[in-house]
Amino acid sequence: MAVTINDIAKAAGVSPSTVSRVISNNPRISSATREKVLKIMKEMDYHPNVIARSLVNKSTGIVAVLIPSNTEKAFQHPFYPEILRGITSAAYKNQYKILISGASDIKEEKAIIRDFTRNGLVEGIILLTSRVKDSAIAALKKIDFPFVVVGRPVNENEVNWVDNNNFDISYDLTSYLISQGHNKIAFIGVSSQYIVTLDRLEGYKKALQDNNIAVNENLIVEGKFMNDTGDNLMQRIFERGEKPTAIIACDDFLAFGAIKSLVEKGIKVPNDIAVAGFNNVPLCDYFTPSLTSVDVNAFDLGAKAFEMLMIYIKSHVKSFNRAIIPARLVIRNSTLRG
Amino acid sequence: MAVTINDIAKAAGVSPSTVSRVISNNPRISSATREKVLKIMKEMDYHPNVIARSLVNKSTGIVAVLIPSNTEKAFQHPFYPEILRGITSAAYKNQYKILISGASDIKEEKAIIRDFTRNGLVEGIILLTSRVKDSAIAALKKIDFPFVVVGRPVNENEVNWVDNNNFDISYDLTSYLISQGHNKIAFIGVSSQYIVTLDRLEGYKKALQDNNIAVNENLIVEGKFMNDTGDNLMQRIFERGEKPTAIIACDDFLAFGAIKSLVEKGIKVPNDIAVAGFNNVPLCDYFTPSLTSVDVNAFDLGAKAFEMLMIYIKSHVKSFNRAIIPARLVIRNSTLRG
DNA sequence: CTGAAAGCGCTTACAG
DNA sequence: CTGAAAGCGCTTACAG
Repeated sequence: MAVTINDIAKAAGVSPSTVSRVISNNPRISSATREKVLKIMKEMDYHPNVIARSLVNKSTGIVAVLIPSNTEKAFQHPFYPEILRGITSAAYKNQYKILISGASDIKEEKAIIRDFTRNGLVEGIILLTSRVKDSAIAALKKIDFPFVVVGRPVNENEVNWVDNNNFDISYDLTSYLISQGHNKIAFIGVSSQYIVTLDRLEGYKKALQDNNIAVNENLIVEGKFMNDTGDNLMQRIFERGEKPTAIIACDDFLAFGAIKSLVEKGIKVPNDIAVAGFNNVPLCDYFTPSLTSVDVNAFDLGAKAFEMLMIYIKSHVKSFNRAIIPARLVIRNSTLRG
Repeated sequence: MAVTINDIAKAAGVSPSTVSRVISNNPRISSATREKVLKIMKEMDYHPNVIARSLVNKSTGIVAVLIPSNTEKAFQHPFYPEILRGITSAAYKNQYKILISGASDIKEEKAIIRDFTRNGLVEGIILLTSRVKDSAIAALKKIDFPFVVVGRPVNENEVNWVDNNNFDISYDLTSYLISQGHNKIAFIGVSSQYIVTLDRLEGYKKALQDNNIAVNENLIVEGKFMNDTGDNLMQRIFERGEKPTAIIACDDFLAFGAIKSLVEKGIKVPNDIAVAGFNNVPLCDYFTPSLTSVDVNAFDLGAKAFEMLMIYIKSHVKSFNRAIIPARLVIRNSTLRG
């Protein structure tokens, strides 16, 4: 079918070894034969078969991205595609290919990991989120397979990971709201399953304490992070009889939902209650009012995760690395009193 | 390193051929040896090397998804991840793997296609969108490489593709608005580059004609589809001195932007102007007012594209297929007068 | 500077 | 029912 190295060798009157050396730019080939072979390769439109090459090299140039089962439904959130885009972009620069795979439940996830780590196709894995009890991380660690996690895991010192400093960015956002005169600030969307929300909660609490504001547990509402609805969570605060002047939502979509529920109650945002979110999805600009949020640089999160995985794969020194991607507070109308 | 078929053969006291036959469930193996080999495989945690297998089979079980350069920026739109999810889901069921690759410009796109179609790694390609003059489609057709396009291409009879019937769904949406008493309906977000928007425009025009409403070109606004902003496009209508009573936007985000610009002008949606979009992104529910839209079933679009590619790869009868995925009008507050 | 040979880990006619 | 052999398309010591 396709033209092989042997076809080229025959056509050029040299051995396959020589053709192979031309392809790999081996310096010991005379420029005369090099030119000749190159010319024939072009004429015959030769492209090396990467499968054959991989078999002898034991390196395939393929890395897998695993979209964990809990994330699968949330994948419509712009955060994930943006990470993915960062990963593919970095992979392209490194001549690597990205295999993606979404698991619809834990069982499927386990099967996929078994497959990827044993079948010789994949050199490393990027996990798109980390959970509190993460069986994927555990499995990968156990067999010592190269992997990087996006999102700080619980066992942060035994894993390669990339994340923002969620404590700090939440601290900064909260401090900003305090500086605007708020002292009854609600925090919605904490989930014990997601470390990111717990970190943000801690940053929020610390900022309150540093400003001598007592933490009021009634103002803190649990929620399924990206799966729950903001109006739902707001409802719970009102049921507790609390009247916050500002709301921090662990995700922009939660914030959108919260605003909607406030508006329906005739409460004005930001004049009655200020609202801020995290992740800075594109819609923050379009929403009315435009939403104050924190840009987490998801693209960089993904690109860095890939680079870190490359280092892990190529280096012979075993180490556990982390990278903190800077975030940026984006102030918009939802927290700006007129 | 990893345990191979030869290790198993040695440990089981049989030939590699026999082990291979056990793996492939060849019926001519005695159940005694089958059990013995299976047991050893389990004990030694053997997993076949898919690279070696691919080399002899000439089939890798890998399909590539190409995110075209124009789409790369728009990839944050929930539409694309949802298609991707449909693709990976169908791929998983068929024991296939998905390679993704985003091109940042046409040059990169060409390089990627050259690579994918020649390197022996990929059995087929899914294109995530079709453009009016699509060099990717042209290249793939030229070398007769298996591919499927999501989105009806111009040369629709020479290509395998999956899409909604955008003419019909736009016709239906327009007819619905007319039935609500509207006769000055604007249509925003047409782009000559995107067939989908042209189809929707035609459906809109036909619905007007069938209801004896003259098409007013001043009510039709070009826009870069998902890249432009809805407020921008609305502005142009007002500059033309038009006062529509309803607006159809070619995409929900355009609709969100349009609503925002209307609200800022003190115009009430839906009471002064009704607004509807396409694609039914999750935010349609959260937005105020909730947005009437058309659910295009992106997941099914993706899953069907994969299935079609499978048929193309496996069948020996050459044919050009199309699949129309049904869409569903979702009526919400933005078109419901109180 | 170049070639013959062995080998990467499988599969599959061909024998028996 | 099972095995020896050839081969998939490459790469890379080993010779020369």
